[in-house]
Amino acid sequence: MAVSQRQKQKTETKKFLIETAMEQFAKKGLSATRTADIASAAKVSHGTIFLHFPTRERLLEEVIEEFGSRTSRRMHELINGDCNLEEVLAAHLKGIGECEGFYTALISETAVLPEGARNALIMIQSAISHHILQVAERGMDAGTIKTMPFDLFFNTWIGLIHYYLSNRALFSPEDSVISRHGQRLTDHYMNLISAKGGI
Amino acid sequence: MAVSQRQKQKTETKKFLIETAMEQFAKKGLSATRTADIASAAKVSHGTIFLHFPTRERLLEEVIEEFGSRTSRRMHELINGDCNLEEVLAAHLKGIGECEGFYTALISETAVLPEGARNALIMIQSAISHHILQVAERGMDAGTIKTMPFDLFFNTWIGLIHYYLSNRALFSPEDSVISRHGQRLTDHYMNLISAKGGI
Amino acid sequence: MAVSQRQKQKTETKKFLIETAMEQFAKKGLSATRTADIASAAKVSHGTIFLHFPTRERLLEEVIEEFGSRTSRRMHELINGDCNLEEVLAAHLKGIGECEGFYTALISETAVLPEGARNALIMIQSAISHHILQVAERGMDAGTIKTMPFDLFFNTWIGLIHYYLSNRALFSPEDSVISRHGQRLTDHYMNLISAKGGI
Amino acid sequence: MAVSQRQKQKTETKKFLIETAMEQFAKKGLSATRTADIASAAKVSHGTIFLHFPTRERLLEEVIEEFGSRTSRRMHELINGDCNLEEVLAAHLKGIGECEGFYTALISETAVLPEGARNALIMIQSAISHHILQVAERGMDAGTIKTMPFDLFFNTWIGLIHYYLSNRALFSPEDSVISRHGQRLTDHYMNLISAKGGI
DNA sequence: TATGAATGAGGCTTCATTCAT
DNA sequence: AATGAATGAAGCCTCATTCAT
Repeated sequence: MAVSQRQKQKTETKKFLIETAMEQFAKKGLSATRTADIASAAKVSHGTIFLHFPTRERLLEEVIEEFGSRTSRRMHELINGDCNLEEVLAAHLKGIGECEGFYTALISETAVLPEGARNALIMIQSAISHHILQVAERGMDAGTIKTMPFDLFFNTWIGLIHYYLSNRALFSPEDSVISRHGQRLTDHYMNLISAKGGI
Repeated sequence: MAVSQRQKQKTETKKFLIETAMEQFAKKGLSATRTADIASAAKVSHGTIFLHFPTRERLLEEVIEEFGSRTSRRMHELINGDCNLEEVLAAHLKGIGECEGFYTALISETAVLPEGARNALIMIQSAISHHILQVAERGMDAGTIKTMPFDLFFNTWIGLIHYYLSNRALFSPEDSVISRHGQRLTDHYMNLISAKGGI
Repeated sequence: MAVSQRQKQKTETKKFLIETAMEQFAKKGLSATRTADIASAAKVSHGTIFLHFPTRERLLEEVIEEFGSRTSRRMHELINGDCNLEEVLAAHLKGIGECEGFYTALISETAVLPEGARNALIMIQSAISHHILQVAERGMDAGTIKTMPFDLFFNTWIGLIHYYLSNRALFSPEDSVISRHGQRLTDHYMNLISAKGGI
Repeated sequence: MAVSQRQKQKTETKKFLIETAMEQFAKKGLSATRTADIASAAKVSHGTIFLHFPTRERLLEEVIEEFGSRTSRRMHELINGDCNLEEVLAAHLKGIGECEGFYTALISETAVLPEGARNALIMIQSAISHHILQVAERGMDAGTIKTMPFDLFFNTWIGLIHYYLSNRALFSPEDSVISRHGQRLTDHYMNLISAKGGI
């Protein structure tokens, strides 16, 4: 009926705003993107933004949440039960690579983000870490990778990746960091954690 | 005489402003700290800031430069010719630890900083990496640590440290990240790069 | 419909701001009038000014342009094909007189105006000079007025008028310079350029 | 004695400041010249300015007064008892030409000047007008120039000159307006006021 | 007397948010 | 529901003037 039709329309618009916002955030950075930029990119009026999101802060949070569930879904698709560690790391990078711009903006600007946004990011990371650590545990048990505390295992990996993403201007000014360095980073990390000495 | 007295006074004030700014930046973050905040923390008028620094941007750059030379000086003091790698990493963390708050703010907000500020940070990193890599090279030659490309060696370490610093709220909400996790991070990294398998 | 209603409203506001700005400029002078003065005179918020004009400078230019087209339109209305010179000069003064305050401010402060504003004024003057010189040429051809270079003809006239306007405090502190001295100035200038000797 | 020595020194400094200020005003315009500019051009401290002049406004007035007496003195030197009108006008232009930059700045920015400064300018003009009118009167009596009210006689001339000076960017962007157009302007004005018809 | 560091009022501009239509 | 004009609280910076030395 008419009402539900409207509801649907409204939901569509909201989705579209989230999508557009994500693109703008990816392109110009989170703090540099003004609500008016998003409105004009989405070809809606400035006021419309605030019809769907009470504040800019809440809009940002919803964009991050959308990104989170998208990433999480993608991880599930890419990883199946008997993946080895290398495949999981590659899947992680692949997942990130699909929204590299936004993800980079997100981790680069975490510090200046409102708390809600920061928490949303933490949720995402912990979901990812869960996936990776599950496989890592098997590796350690099997003796193929060095034994080490799980948190350090994950944080070393994620720290390495974030460092490259955050310094894209240094490492890959032209194209995607993941497509340019992903393979090398995975190989390096596998080498580091491998139970065998040296290369 | 009078003239040098005056100049000294002015230099003192400028130093003090840099010092105060560094504290404020450390406490509230770089972008969240207003020039007026710094002025009132330093108990000078707002205009005084602009007597010593032409723009807020230039003030920020000078604070970073001061931090850089301080860090660099500290590294030199802490490291002597026959340091082993573990000692160098510890020295690095000790150096950072002395201005942990500011350093954390700096790396956490790089993305939203003006170019000059970003470049200043890059200079600092490259000075540090030089120190560390020198020792690492000896270790690889001697076969005590795994052979690997220098850039990855450094970037994995710095990425790990930055990840912990950036997520201080997660890892050490109350006190310093370095004093709480520094030793463990060094041990972990030494284990990772050690030529011997497992622990 | 709604859209055009909105646009009309916005256009109205902009017009009103230009109008108000012109009054304020006329009353207090161009450089002495702050954007905040204009806002409060127009009973809008300070920010509204910048919704309609990107900078104070651009606002000034638009006010000058509005004045220019108003003046030009008025000249056309007042002058018809077979005007004699005296009528044209009178029309010129009449046109100016209608915005005497603003015009006076404009020519009195040209030197401290941004370039765009200066250029806008030059355009106006050249349109006026065209009108006047056309008729002057006929007079010289017919031998009723002295032969002289066109530029000097116009510049002497305009210089005289501007001198009186700029020194209003001297010549007509209470009321309009044009209404008090216009006739006399026209008579004098006609006498000066008349081909016949003396009065 | 010591005291008068000091006094003399102080007077010298003051003279020098006035001289330097005049140059700066000529070069950059009156309102665009800041007290700090003058101080640094004179190689004295900023505070020194306010030791000799209570306010910027008063400094400006004294500069104008100095210019006035200099101009007046120069007029006396250039004009002797039996000058004809043409010679007097030429002398006027010559006098102006010697400080053309400052004089131009002065008349171009009169409107934005404080009252004291405006009054000082008026005094100067009236001294000059006296000189010129004296000779003009003889010409009118002798029937060599058209009869006309004295004020209009002077104001037309001065308006013409000011118009050219004020619009130097239009008429003589490179060099001095007086040296480029002075002769032509004098000739034109002589022609205008000549009792004989036409050229 | 001279210095020049310090002051602080005030200007322009930005942008998230509100509200009448 | 959508619009977009209007709001107003900050933020950065300038510069004449003061005052301790």
